[in-house]
Amino acid sequence: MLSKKAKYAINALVHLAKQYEKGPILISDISEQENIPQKFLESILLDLKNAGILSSKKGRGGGYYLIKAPEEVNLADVMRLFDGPIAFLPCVTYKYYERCEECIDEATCGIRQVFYEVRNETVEILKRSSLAAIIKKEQLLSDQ
Amino acid sequence: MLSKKAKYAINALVHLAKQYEKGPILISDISEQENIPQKFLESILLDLKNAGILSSKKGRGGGYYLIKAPEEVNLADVMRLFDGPIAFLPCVTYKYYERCEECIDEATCGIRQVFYEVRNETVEILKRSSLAAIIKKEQLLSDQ
DNA sequence: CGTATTTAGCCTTTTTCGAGAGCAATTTTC
DNA sequence: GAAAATTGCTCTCGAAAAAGGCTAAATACG
Repeated sequence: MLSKKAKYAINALVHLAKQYEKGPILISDISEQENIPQKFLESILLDLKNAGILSSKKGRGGGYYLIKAPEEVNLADVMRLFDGPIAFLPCVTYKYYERCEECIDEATCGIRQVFYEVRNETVEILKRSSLAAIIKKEQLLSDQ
Repeated sequence: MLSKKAKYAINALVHLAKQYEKGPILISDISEQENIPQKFLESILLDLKNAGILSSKKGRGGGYYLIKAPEEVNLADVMRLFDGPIAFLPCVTYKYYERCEECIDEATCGIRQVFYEVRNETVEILKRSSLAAIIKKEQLLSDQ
């Protein structure tokens, strides 16, 4: 399962993407409207800022805002930022590869093969799920 | 990522499946050959026994053995046993459904749609990955 | 300049995971 | 029936996740 951090991050990002280029949004607004504990949200937004996805402004009229285009932020990146690898096993991860300590022969490991396939399918779906794509899906759903 | 418990469980099950119907196997043998901490493995095997997948015999000549056919034990079931839901969000799980507390409208949630698709693909792959299927894959790999 | 607003950083608490120690219970064998 | 072999059970410990509290720093506005 996703960590709360990652889940909240995605919700906050979608929220900000809906108001892209409309100026800074208050943490407290996001917290209230998305039902995210405020203190927790603060550290999440800070992480997203340090990752170069958001920027912030202090003082009156301040808040957080998206600096990447909603088309360019996808769920795979956000999940990796907060929860690390997406794959189920370290030996099939893309950016965090590590041998399974207990593994005897990676080359002939049938378990690895299965999870390699799972990872590929998963990452493919997540990569094409940008903030823009998610917002589009929501519009389609509410137009029905 | 999989918990160590689930990963070790899968390795132990594949080990036992390779010796299906050849009598009880010692915990210590599995522990050594699969590089799994023995005490940890003990509790894992016990869980698998309580789940009706393994059975055990005490005393000399004792150990653990598979009571389900290797074709009938798949990775989705084992993962759910140890790590709970396979899906990334509680609102798209099959057997453990729960509303996301912070969610505003599940019916129009674009995030949910994405993770619903991921779950479906993932579970499909894991369901068809039985112990027998994994062993077959390993044989194909080592015959190359 | 000073005050209100808002983000930034640090410290504490509670729960769960990974691992191991030690002892108890059960079965076989002699 | 005693001893050896093996599984079964209960604690404990450290690290990480999920919060929440409190104070500092920066900025805007009158």
